[in-house]
Amino acid sequence: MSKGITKREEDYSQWYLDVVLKAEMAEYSPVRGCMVIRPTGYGIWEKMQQRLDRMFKETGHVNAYFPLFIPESFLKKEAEHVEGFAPECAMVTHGGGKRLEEPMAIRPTSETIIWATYKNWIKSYRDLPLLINQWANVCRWEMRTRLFLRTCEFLWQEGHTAHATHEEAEEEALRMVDVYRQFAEEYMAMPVVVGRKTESEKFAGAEHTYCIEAMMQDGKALQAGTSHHLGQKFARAFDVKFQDRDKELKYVYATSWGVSTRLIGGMIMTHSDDKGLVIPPKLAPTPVVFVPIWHSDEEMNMVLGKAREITTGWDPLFFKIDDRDQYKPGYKFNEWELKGVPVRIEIGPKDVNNSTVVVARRDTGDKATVPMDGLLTHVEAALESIQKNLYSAAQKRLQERTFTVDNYDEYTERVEGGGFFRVFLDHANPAVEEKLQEDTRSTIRCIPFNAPDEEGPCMITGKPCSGRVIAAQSY
RNA sequence: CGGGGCGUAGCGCAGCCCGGUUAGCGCGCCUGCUUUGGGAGCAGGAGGCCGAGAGUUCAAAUCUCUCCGCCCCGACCA
Repeated sequence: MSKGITKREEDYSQWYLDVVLKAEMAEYSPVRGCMVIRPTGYGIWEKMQQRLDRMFKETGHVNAYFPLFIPESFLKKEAEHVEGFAPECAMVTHGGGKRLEEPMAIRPTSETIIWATYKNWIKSYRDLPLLINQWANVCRWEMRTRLFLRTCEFLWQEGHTAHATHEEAEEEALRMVDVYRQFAEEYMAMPVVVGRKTESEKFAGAEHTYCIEAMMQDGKALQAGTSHHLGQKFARAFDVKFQDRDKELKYVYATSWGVSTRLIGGMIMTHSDDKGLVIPPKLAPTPVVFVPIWHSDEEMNMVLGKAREITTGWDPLFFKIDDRDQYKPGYKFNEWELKGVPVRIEIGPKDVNNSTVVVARRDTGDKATVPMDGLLTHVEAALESIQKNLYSAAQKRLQERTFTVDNYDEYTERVEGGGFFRVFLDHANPAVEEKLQEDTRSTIRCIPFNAPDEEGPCMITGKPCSGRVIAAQSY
């Protein structure tokens, strides 16, 4: 079995750490709360970026880049925003050996600097909509950190759009949360619940926040992406007006939306197992690895030669031939399983003689002997099957661990064991959420879309509510 | 910021209570030979300011004080 990986059932969070570290995804840096993302982890982020970037561009967005430093006065312009972010800002007070006249924050998010800029870009209704995305790092001074899930610095993308009307902004916010849903499902093989955040959980400065919530293997929720309708709050704070067709000067409507390297943590906790990482094929930097087997130099030349011959014409980024001489095949099998490569192809002297190879898939561990002829087609089919299989396993778990509960005592007892709970809670009342958190360390994850019309009494106050919310413990 | 733990070789640890040869062990690393279809074997070798500073002592990894860092559990968060 895998050396040194804690079993999931023994200690889920230690298992997670073991996988991240042993699969060489990331490691702790000398800097408190910050991580080093290693090539294996960064390669997955690059795949995510490539796909998301394409989806953003297909929906009309373009990329730009704004400064890392944000003058303190900018942050203070929007009241709710500053209240939400001030406590977690890192501030730069010195530069060039001198105390700065005005301290600058290292961006916790870029709304303020972007809206200070948009003010100059937007004059007329013809300038709208303005659809911009930025790939960047941000910094939030977290008390407690966990690799990928919560670190002081992390990588993300943040979309910032400006629209002429409330309706258009609303459409945009909804469009982008749906882009996230689609990305999560199709590429990460991670089913999600789409919904709206409650007042207390929404973004600091948003009118409302939409989100996708995923369920990890231990039943805890992970907020995997958010999309905010910012209304006119930032337009008013930064005085961004446009002249409309009717000659009137109007404030623009805004959205922002983001996903981060936290998704990598979500991917790990959705698919990986006690042998290590499992990467969905569509996110695998290298989907296929060949492990050649030989006894003599002669055989080595023959086997390696054959492997190279078979893969002639294949995309070089699609596969790797592990020709290292210092490790035995068994070692390599385990290593590539630990690192989550979706398909492993074993090729030895026997195979070369029979014109076959052995194809092993990471999700089920199944091995099959297949002819070299038509191998690429076989492998592509296997990858597709793995992608589907990972998704349906995750979806099955989500369904099986989503419970409908009406009684608070029952909820309190069961929520500890993980899972999503469909419950009636008066989410308009902040005291309800406070009590919920105090009693159970769980929160309302979202007010889901696509919920059946149901009416019932709030589990805590008894007040009639329409529609159930999803409550759960979360990361 | 409260509670707990840990800093000794690249990694994981022992040694510390009870001070005293040359600071050990496993993994990894280097060299050589034999191996190679599920984590190889043998032989040889390199690698340490014992987290930092101050003290006690003839003598400190070990005792005392101070500091620093990190991890884990709670309050805040993508």
